[in-house]
Amino acid sequence: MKAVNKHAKIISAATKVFAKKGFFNARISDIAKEAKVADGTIYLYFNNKIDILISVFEEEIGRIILQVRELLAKEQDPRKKLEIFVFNHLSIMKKNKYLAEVIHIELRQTTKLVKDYRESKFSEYIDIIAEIIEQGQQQNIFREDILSNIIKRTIFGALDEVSRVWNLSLETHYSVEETGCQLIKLFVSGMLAPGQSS
Amino acid sequence: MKAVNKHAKIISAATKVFAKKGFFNARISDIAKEAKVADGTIYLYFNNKIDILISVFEEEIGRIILQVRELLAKEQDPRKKLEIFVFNHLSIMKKNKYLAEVIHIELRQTTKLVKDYRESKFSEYIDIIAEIIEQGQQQNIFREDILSNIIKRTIFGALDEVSRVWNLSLETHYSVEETGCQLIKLFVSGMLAPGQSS
Amino acid sequence: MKAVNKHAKIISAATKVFAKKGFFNARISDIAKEAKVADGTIYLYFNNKIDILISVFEEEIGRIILQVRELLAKEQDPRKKLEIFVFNHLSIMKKNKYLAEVIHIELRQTTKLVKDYRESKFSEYIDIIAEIIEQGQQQNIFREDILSNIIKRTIFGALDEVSRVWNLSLETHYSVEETGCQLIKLFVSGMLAPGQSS
Amino acid sequence: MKAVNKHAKIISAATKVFAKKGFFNARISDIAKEAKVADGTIYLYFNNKIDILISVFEEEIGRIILQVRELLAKEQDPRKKLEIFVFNHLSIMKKNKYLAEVIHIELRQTTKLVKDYRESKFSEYIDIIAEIIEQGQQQNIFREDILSNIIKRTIFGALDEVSRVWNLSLETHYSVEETGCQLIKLFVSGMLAPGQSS
DNA sequence: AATGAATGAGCATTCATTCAT
DNA sequence: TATGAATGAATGCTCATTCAT
Repeated sequence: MKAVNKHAKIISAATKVFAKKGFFNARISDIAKEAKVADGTIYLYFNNKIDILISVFEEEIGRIILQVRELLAKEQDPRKKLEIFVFNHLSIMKKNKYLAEVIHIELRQTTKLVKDYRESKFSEYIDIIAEIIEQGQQQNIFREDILSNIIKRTIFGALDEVSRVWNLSLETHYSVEETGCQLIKLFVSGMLAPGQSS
Repeated sequence: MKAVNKHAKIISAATKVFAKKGFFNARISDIAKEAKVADGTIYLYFNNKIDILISVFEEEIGRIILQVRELLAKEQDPRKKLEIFVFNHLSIMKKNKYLAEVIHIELRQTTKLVKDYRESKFSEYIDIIAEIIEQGQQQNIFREDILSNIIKRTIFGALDEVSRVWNLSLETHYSVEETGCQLIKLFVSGMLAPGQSS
Repeated sequence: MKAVNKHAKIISAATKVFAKKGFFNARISDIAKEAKVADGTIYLYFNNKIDILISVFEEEIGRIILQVRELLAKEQDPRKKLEIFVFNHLSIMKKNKYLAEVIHIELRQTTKLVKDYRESKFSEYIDIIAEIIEQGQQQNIFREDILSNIIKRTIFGALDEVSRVWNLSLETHYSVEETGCQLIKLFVSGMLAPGQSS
Repeated sequence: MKAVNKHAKIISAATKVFAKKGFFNARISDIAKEAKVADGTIYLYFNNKIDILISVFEEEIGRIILQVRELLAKEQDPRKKLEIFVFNHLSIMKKNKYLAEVIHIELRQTTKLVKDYRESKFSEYIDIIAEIIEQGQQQNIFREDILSNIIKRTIFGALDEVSRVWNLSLETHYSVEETGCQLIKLFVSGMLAPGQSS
């Protein structure tokens, strides 16, 4: 019971610290202090620094997958499903800036740092988009010539970049509502089969 | 063999080394060795390590901007222009894996590392997409209710993620041709004004 | 083997190394090796290199102050007190060549290196001379027109230069006894009030 | 003719730079800039950095020796001669802070840095004090039992420390006049043979 | 004689990881 | 389990010196 708590506390602390400082500038002692444990204690739960980063992804994204799957289960129309996915993603990223930062920046590095990290959970998350598209194609709502494996990346990349800008304060910040509507409009009408309406 | 050459040699070497190892794992001596100069020589041309990274962006992206601007000048139809932009970006990223890596990964860190880096050249590049969209709206080819500032990010994010996967060897690699067509199909028909055809 | 020991071991090692090589030529790893600790350990006890040097002064001179104060407490006659101070200083410097070197050379640099180092302990040590002089003036043993603030520096400077030469092997080395007698003779008869005898 | 000028310019620049920054913190390029020559040019006139420092001493102190010798030649009484020496030294050090700093700090290091530097000019300068004392002893003005080799160091050390404090702004600054009088009073009456008056 | 671009050895400091307690 | 003192490898940057021009 204690152990489980410590593990969770460290993951949560690490998410915060990685987001604030970035993986390389984050020190183990920062994470330890944030989690209120001793430096050495971290090595009872994780093998090394990069192991913490990967665990952060797996757990955080795992949680998002569960959440969005639950939301999607209530809906049949793939157009609506896509809408749910888009709005869910955007509002999570708007709310949890730490997680957003970690996904935007650190996820990119992970593949480089760990040759054998297969982005397992992450792929699973993106594949939800593919599932929605394929379902839409089966129902003749989305065009047949759409390649779900390309478009799932397209849509995720769009969501990711759009929310990345929120953390930059570079330009006007559009709301989740406004942004989501624009994206849905673009994607749905872009994928619609002839004769279908959005 | 003069200064101009050294500067260019270092930029080119740095792009390669940053791409291979990432900013933090790249040592100055790696860059120096790759550029065939002494470590100290690098500091005759750059202030510090992060300055090299920023210069890599500014110069490499500056070059891409010039190139794509030239290509776009020959074409009037915004649908065609978008096609040119998309195919140009994808083929550069397919060809120059080093640059692709650096943009995918290192650009993300830079804002965090350098508080006052405004992504100047990078913004300029993305704004080209906005220009194309706005021109299309003026010509009544693209829908009026499209917000170019959101969609420019959407399109760039899509391009970026799609080409990021090429460096991962995670899944089936689609060709530039195939990928570009899918994207163009999605974006153009997604933005098309009523009554217009793609 | 506890922390206290490590701190003392490093101070002692640093005194030796600074004396042998000088502050700038001394490497942290030299001090670490001499103290038989790891390089990093030094930074658990000191902030940086110059902090070690300052600590060497403060601690070593602090010890001398305690020692000479104890000796002076047993004596009333300011002539005798001055004698005690002079002989004590000379014999310490003769015995502890490392400390002598560090005071001769490194103390001079410290004010330049650290803008806000006020030579606190050092001033305290020199002020002991002023106290002796002033006491002698109150007892009408030393002349009234002596300015203790100038003469304290005069006497310290004399002691310092005389012992500096001992580390040089430039010329004939006079003994502590001989040197001390010469100085006492000069200073006491130089300060004696009319009608007083040395 | 040109060469002579460059040599002198570099010596003068070096005195200034060493005084301002200290030997170790002074860069060759600082000296070059101050002397308005190229870095490489310095190596046409000096072997290396430490050679510049030694030359600074030799030349600057050589000049002082000539100057004080000239002043002393006009006077016969050793009491007056000592007075001249003391006031001359103090006023030079008060006027030329750069030289003062270099003597106070850098001279000390030189013996450590260059094993075979014998302080030749410097010894010559201090020996002038010994000459004065010995002359006074022959004239029965100064006590016979004074050891000129010890007292010359005593007097120089006193002068040096007293003027060192002028560069520190630690405490009240006494004037050259006041300081010199105090020293002369102390030394002359301290050395006076029985029956002689100051 | 003069230049200044180029060199590359050298070092203070950090921090992931270990291990005695 | 938990601690945190200790370790020591690793590296960005400086600057005295060289040398082609």
